[in-house]
Amino acid sequence: MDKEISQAVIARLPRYFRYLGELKDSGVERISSQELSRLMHVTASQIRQDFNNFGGFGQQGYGYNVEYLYTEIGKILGLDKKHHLIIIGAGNLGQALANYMNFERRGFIFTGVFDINEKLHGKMIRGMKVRPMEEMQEFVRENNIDIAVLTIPKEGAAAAAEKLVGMGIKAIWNFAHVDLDVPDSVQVENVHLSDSLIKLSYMINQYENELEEKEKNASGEA
Amino acid sequence: MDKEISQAVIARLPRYFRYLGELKDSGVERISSQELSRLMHVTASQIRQDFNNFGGFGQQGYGYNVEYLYTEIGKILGLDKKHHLIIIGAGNLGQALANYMNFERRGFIFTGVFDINEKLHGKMIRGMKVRPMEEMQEFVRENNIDIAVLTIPKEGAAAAAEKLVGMGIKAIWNFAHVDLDVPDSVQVENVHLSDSLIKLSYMINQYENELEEKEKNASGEA
DNA sequence: TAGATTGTTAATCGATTAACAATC
DNA sequence: TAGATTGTTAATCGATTAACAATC
Repeated sequence: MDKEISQAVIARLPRYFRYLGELKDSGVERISSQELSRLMHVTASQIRQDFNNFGGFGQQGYGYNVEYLYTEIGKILGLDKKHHLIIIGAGNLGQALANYMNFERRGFIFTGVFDINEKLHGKMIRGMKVRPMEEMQEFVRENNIDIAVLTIPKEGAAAAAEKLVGMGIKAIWNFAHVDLDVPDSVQVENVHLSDSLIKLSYMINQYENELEEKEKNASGEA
Repeated sequence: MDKEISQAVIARLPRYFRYLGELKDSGVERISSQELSRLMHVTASQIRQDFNNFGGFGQQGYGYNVEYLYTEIGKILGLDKKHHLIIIGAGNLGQALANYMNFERRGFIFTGVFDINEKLHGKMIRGMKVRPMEEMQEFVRENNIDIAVLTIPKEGAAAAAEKLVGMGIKAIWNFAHVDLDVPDSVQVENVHLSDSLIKLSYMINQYENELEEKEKNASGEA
């Protein structure tokens, strides 16, 4: 059995993939862990360790072939496969994601939008008409939907998630501000925007407190 | 000098704050680390360690007073202070965040929106008219803006960030798909939505590979 | 071949968990 | 007082960094 890959490594993979994509696009053919280290502001040692979780992609004395590494990491990330995706909740955020995310670029196929609000039914969002929630089950089955993007208020999120689990969905990209309780067979990635903004508030506060302390110390020494 | 708080702890604080807020709202007066542990699916030991980074908020034999702890964590997070915030980029995502985020609830005061696109100038978004980028500098100074929400394409993000730094902004909530290079005095919180979705793709892939392996092993043993 | 750089083992560092004395 | 539960120290675990032999 393969060794378990740590969450820390997994969280770093998309960033490697992004940098390698940019290097590839700008025509860079090869790169050493040290060069990549300088570019990404992480240690060369960590880069080599991370890659070696998945096998040896480099060559001693040469470094890594950018295009090859990019492709391999893409495969590790499952980006060589197509994923069919629906959006649950056609409000501000749901609409924005549909229009903004450029899903198709990475093999995510935007297939439908659902909302409980009757007034939205039939409205077109990125070429798809908004459907009532009642049609979801049939739709998911018929269109082989893998991923549900949950952009509804937190009150309805748990119930929606349970329904989705029952339909055999593989993953939920959760923007609702609750932690969903689903079986291990269903993958959940949370995007808790409020938590992220609150963290920013903490960092501002922290920095200002440190400044104050420094000033106090400086005046004390003077 | 106080001991440095680890990133891991900081990242957990908003979640504690959220759970405590919900407990408070549902009228719970006190909670032990063990009860909270069961609720949040983290160890009681970690909860106590995390809180004790900031001082003793509990009482032996009793546990934690929910309202008090909620208030104290709020202060640690800087949520007792008001933060003035502008959105740079009035596209899909910028508009959605303005309408969806409920900034005021946590003391973030939505003060203005800016965009390079002339067609959007004057359009009203959540009660604020979209302004041209040229007015930004004066606006930031006059309105004491603390936080800029960056919802523009990645091409313009670095330049915008540099301008904002020059204006003395305190923090950037960055939705552009690049890693910004700013001085330590400016806090950056990245929300890389594509990275998040790619991580979900990895998790789906990983789970399916594991399943396959298990089946293979099972048939081998049979 | 000599130089460069990986892959990998070992050392260090930090974060999490366990244990328990302090104390409400 | 006895029971409960914190605050905190110690033990464990895991992740990061350093070092270097393998090898292109």
